[in-house]
Amino acid sequence: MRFTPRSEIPPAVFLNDPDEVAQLCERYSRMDGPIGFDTETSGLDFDGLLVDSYVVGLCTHDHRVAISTYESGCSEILRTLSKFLPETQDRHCGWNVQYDWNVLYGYTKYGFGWSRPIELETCWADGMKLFCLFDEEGEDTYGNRRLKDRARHWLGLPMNDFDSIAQKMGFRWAMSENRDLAIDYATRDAWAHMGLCMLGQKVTESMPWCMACPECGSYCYEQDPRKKHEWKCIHHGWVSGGQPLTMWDWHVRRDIPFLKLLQRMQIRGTPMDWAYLEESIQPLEMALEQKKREFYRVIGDAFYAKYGVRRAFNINLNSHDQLRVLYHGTYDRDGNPCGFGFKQGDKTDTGNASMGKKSLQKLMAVQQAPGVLQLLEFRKLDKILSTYVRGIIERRFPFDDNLHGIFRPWTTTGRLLSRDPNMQNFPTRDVVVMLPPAAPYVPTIEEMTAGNAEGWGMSLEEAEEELAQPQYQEREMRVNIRRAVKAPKGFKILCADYSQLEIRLTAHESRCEALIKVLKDGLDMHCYAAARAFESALNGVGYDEIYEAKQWDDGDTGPRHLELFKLAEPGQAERILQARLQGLLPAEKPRAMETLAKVASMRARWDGTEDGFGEFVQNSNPELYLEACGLLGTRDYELLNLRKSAKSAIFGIIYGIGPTGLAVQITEATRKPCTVKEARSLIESIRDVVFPGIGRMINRQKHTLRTKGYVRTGMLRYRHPAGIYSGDHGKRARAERQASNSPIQGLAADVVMAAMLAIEVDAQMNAWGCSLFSQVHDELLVLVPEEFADVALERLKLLMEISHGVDTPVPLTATGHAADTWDEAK
DNA sequence: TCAATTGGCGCG
DNA sequence: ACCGCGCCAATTGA
Repeated sequence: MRFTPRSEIPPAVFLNDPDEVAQLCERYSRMDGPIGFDTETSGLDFDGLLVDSYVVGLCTHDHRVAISTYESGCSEILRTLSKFLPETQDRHCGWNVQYDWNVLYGYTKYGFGWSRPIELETCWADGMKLFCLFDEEGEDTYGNRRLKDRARHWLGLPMNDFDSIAQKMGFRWAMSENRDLAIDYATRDAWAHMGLCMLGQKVTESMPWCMACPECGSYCYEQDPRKKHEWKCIHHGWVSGGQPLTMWDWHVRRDIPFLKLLQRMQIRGTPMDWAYLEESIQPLEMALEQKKREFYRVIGDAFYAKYGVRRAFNINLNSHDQLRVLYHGTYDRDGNPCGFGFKQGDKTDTGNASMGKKSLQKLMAVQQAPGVLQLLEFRKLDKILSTYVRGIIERRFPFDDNLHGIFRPWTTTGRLLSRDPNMQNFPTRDVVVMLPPAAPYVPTIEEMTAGNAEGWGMSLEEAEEELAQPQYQEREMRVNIRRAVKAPKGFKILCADYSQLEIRLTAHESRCEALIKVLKDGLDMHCYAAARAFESALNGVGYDEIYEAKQWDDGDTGPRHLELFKLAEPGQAERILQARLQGLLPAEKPRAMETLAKVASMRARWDGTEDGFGEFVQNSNPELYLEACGLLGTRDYELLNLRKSAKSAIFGIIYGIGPTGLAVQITEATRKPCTVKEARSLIESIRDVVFPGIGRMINRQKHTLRTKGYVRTGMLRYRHPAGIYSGDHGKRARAERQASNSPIQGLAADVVMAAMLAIEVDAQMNAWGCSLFSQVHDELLVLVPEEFADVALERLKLLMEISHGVDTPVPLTATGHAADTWDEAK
């Protein structure tokens, strides 16, 4: 029996009788062919892992059924399903099956009562993922809504709108009051899944992928352009006669196992130190309050200085609108001054004055806008508190206390996305929280030494000694969200990442000889590019000198740094800074003064040891550090800037940056103005002269896009950017940038995916009890019993390096650490 | 009251 | 007018 997409949809039946369900399952088991598979649930907690109740929707080519699992007799029905579903799993046609697998696996109140009866391992196809392989990129690429659109578009199938009813009125209500509609909905989805998966199979079977080596079966990704039947096997060289594979094979062999792996990661969850998060709430709140008060004070004073009027400000620091009025507004309707009336600088997309970090800093530097430092501090702390502390705490999973974020494989480039919460954007750096002194009141020296009724009557020495007590000092606390990702007792976290993955894959993709040589020789490519691109201006200074200078920017504490810091006698940095103060704009002075104070206090606190120095460097920003070492304005500092420029250019080129964008970028990175002309020539020089292969690669990808309508990664996965034939020049240019970038980003994603699959099935890793629980694009996180931490780390890195199966001209190397927290393991 | 939009910012 | 993402708070519009 053949399913045709436009065939008549059969009527739907509802079953809640155990015997009838058993009979039906019997019948479905006996026949063969795809089974449409779906679940409808009462709630959407934790991506289906925690629902009250659910209904299973199934269909075959001539039958649709909704099976109730929460009414009387549901335990028996569930027992039937827990046998039937695994038996037939390799016939299931799903749509985002991770969700349905979670529903069946997860905690459900009815039936077995908060238990986990069914675990499915695989399915025949997942339409959502399958369509990503070939369907056009729409406005709304993700989400369930696309099922409706695609069913209508590809199958001509009318879809109803039970979703919104169920969501508004509750699933149980909808099932009881609107049962016919509900049944039709649940089974219609299953029907659409089946139709779309079968259609997707047809389409993807006609998309060539790679060849399986006739000798060893490994995937060969490289085809001889002249002799089309010959493919390059990483083990056997040029071979022919192997089995040609299609994107359908990719889906079956790679995507389906990967979906299961992602679901495993989801149900394992990320182990968290909840106490750490809880404990950081109050300090963050206090610091926020403090920053807000400082902001009000600073703008209040400035307002008074400008208008001679005191005004109480009660601005919401999160409101762009109110900030816009404050900085750019002049007089309100009643003729009262309401803002500073600064001239507008950058604009947002909609033409409003930008209140972003960059624009505010510009406003501060050029027009002496007050309160910017306080506002930016406030934003930083607020981000941490609201997104990462509160946002994560509220997703604590009640059953195992882990964090069960969602991983989905749906991005246009093949990368994963992570949400609820997004665990791929946890801040990497510490955030410093300054807390007010513990003492409720800090007296001034004058008060302490005054002899009158209000004074303390102390001598100057006594007063100073008293003020030096810890309770009068501002306290500094560091918060790092990655510290909250913590292995439970007896376990360690392994964190391993690829070094320069995208760069190395650029070398692979472009076959650029210069780039390959740089990476093979272990040179620093940014230094190399700087040396070559600025050759004529460097007067014989070359790679080595720039590399020497780079050491200053490393953040690691080489002996040279220590020596220089020792040599720079106390006060040297301070003197240099003082001298610099003369030449600064008034608005830049507060920052410089702040730096000065920090250097002084750092030096005062430095205990003279190497460890202490390391801490000093770590806790400083690079610029502060350079200032402390008296390095600003030296030749090394200039070389450092050249390297920074080259680095910006290299990343920019990979992203398809334009001269204007790069000029801005370099100006920011080096804090020295870069003209558009300079930026343009730098781009051309690096792209076409220093690494000419990169320029050729970009042109090749653009050409492929224009002629074929898609580009492919090194593992031969496809991407179809939207807008390639658009009349809008901007849209077309965007598609071209995507085309030159996604083969790289996509191949990186493919490599990591291959490594993850290898790690998941690796007998040794499993024997040691390792479990992969998170991924951040080029970084993998594994939980391991501590006695195996060291061996497992080595194995993990090895698997990452060898299991991708791509014949790269430079090895893909991994580095990593084992520790109790993610922060330490990074 | 709720969904959608906007602006800003975290990550690789 | 720099690739790929997700989340938060405020605001807006129905």
